[in-house]
Amino acid sequence: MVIKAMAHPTRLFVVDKLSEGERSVGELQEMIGADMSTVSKHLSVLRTAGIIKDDKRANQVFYTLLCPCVLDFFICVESVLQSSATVTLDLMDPKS
Amino acid sequence: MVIKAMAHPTRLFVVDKLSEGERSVGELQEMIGADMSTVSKHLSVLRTAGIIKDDKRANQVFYTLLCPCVLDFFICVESVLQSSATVTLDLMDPKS
DNA sequence: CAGGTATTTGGCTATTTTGCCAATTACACA
DNA sequence: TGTGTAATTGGCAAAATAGCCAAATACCTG
Repeated sequence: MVIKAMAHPTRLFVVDKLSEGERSVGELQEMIGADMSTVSKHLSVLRTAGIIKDDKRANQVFYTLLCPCVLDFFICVESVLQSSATVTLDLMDPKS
Repeated sequence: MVIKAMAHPTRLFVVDKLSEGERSVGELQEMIGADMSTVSKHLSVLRTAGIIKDDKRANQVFYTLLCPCVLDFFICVESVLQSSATVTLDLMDPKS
């Protein structure tokens, strides 16, 4: 399930990073700060969901975002957040 | 977290249903087939995330989708699935 | 082939999420 | 006010998820 695969802060971070270009597991691990095995497992979830793909070169593995579409996805999520913020505001409005 | 709120089959189903128009908890419960309390808790997750809103009328509670934007969201997810399907196809292609 | 670096996998515990039941709340209407 | 229907909440057990360590694998390089 694509949505479920994205439903974790670390994986969301990875997708965001990969939208800038490919990264090795080591690079991602350094940015995330978790254990390498943990990062690897998150990457595996995204890979299985078909969101990213791996490319083994030399003794490293580079990951790339498969569909730039997920960027629209983020824009969409942003707007969901904005509309809910608006709703919250309305709820706090004494006039409503 | 909006994405996490959607990351469950039942909640995805609810969002999809509500995109057709408002529904009472009872109607949703009947379609889903789970315990009323289970459905109510899923609705609560979506409501807290700001994705849906409740409207109490008479002795029923009706839910509506707050932002039609989630429809774009689904279109996006669809295309993610399609691109991964394409990738799978490529992988199976003896020429590649 | 041996050693070294990069990554994945297995196994385990801790945490989170889910779903049911029972109890409670909310509301209409007799 | 009392009863019935609709929905939410509390509580608990089962299932899924996350993260760490250790072990295995992959692959380059001497």
